[in-house]
Amino acid sequence: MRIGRLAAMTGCPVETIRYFEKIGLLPHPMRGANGYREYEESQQKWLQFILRSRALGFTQNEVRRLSDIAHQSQPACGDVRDLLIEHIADVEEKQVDLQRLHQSLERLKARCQDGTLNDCPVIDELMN
Amino acid sequence: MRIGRLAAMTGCPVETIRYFEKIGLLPHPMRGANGYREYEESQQKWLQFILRSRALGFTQNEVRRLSDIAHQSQPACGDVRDLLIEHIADVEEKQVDLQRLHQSLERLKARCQDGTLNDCPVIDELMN
DNA sequence: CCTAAAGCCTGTAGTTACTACAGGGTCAAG
DNA sequence: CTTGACCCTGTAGTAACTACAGGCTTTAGG
Repeated sequence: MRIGRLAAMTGCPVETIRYFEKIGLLPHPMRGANGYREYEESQQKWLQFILRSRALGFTQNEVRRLSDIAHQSQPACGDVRDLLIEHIADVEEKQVDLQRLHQSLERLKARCQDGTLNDCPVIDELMN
Repeated sequence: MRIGRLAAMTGCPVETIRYFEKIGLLPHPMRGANGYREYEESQQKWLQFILRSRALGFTQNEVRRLSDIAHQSQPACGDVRDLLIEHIADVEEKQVDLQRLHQSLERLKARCQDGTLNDCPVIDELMN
């Protein structure tokens, strides 16, 4: 399978696939006589693993760690679990941050009333 | 006031102040005979405006728009309000995304049990 | 059989929002 | 008078890609 077909099957842009290879997330595939990359099914699974991990918000580094674990002969489930728990904590932290942000923004909006004030209280609050 | 003092007073790193100037967020300050930047109080307020906007999660582009509005002779409060409402919608969208993410991760973690399984269900789910 | 489009290659530059040097000049204190 | 703190410009690095430029190869239609 050539790169375009892999891209179509996974929904991942061609350039991103080459990029994953370049940074070592995806193993180098075989090359045909013309120099084209030739992928097998195992590499499609590998790519899917990366894409799904990414969809779950794991950073490249975390994906790399996950991937390393996943492709060992004896995957260490405990390590995966640790990574997962760590990541959940990160997500929860971001949720709290966004919550706070949302409150601040709503408070600011309330001061605006209907937006017809002459002296803008938002600008005023940001500036002073 | 020189840049180091401005940095200390606002808590913004020197390099970031220069960066804001470079990208046109902050106006060019006067220069002393030695070529050093010399800031006035109005520019400190301007910087503070940027920093506070940024703390509220506005992107550089949004900060620029806000800043443009704020430094008009007759700030248009309605425009600010529009930007604010738009930004609140963005934040809310991110909150929903994070919520979904959190659920997926928790579901995945639950499948892990105590992390002592031989065949890791997380890897399994990501791969197949 | 030929040509044009689509696909593939490498390598580099752009994105966001900064941070971190490298390599230099200036200034204040001991 | 020298040492250290401060300032300058300009470039490169970060994450995680995306988008060319410039040049091959393959494939489908006429």
